Amino acid sequence: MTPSRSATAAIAEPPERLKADLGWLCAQTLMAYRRAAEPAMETMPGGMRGYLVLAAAASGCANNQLEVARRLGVDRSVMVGLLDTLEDAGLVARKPNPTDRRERTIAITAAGNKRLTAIQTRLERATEHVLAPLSAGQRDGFLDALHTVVAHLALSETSPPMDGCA
Amino acid sequence: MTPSRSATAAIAEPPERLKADLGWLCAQTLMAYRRAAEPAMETMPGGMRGYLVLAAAASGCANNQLEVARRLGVDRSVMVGLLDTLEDAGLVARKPNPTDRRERTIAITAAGNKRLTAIQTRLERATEHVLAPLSAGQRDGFLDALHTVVAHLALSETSPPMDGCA
DNA sequence: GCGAATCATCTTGTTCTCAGACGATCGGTG
DNA sequence: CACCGATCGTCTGAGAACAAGATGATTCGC
Repeated sequence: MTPSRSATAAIAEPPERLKADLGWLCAQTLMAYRRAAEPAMETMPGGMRGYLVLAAAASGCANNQLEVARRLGVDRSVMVGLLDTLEDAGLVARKPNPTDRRERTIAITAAGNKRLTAIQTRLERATEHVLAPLSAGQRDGFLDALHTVVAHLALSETSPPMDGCA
Repeated sequence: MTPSRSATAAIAEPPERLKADLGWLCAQTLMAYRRAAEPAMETMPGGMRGYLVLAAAASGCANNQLEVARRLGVDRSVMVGLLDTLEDAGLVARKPNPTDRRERTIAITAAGNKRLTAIQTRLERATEHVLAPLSAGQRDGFLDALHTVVAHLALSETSPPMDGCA
């Protein structure tokens, strides 16, 4: 396969040696999702990560912001600026945790909740776009498996007991 | 669910509002994979991306380095340094493409091939670790679906015809 | 042959990330 | 109650990653 541009070949297949690589496959899928989600994200302060913080706050698992930072894989000092942005936009509010005044619980506001559902509606379309080549059954099985994997990670990675967050 | 550390709760479930978010699920899975693959990667010049370049070269789809850069999602000027590192380690060699002397084909060396298969053996274990909670059937279906998605992306994203690379 | 375009490279300026320091607060010990 | 270590949120500075333009070599259409 030395000649570069042959007449008929027009499809860019993934490299053979990476077809079984979970990291490659996930990264490609994630890149595609990010591209598809870009238009929905550009109105969101803090971009994709701002949205994730918002979703965590709405799910009631943001009792302290360090916990959220760990879960999102961002540094704690980055989280500070991120929350500043979200707070300036009026989407969340930092409230001191009465039981431990060192911590700040991240409370989502009414505007934040509205914005969150709006964004998630648009993100569903991005998901549909990425998962378009799958049949309905394949799609459900795929998401089920993905969810199983992530749920299993959550309870295996962090040995110290953490607060359950529905 | 206001109290933070209750007596019984010890499981960190994913946030409710993100359970259906493909981006979140993929990102979590990818993060776990990266963590599991870290020990295998630290001996690899250029880290994860060095490995990806090596795999692309071994698959014969590295006729010019800009193509590889696009596929990996890295900037072309980053690719220069990345290839310098790999070349210094003796894993690949830049060879001028005889049909178009502007391009440099990235040729994998014998040492590079050996290193690649060694790394991939270790990466298989990382994949097994992440996919551990799935049954064998689920696992195969999951990887099949993932592969379908990525293959479909490859031919839908890039409208201009590219060289097929098996 | 000549101008436009492309590839690889280098350089520069901006942005992001990471590690440490610091004040405020909690928990336990005596 | 006063101390001591640890934790949380915040800030700051150094280092790395990234994006964008300029350059030289080369190819392609006309």
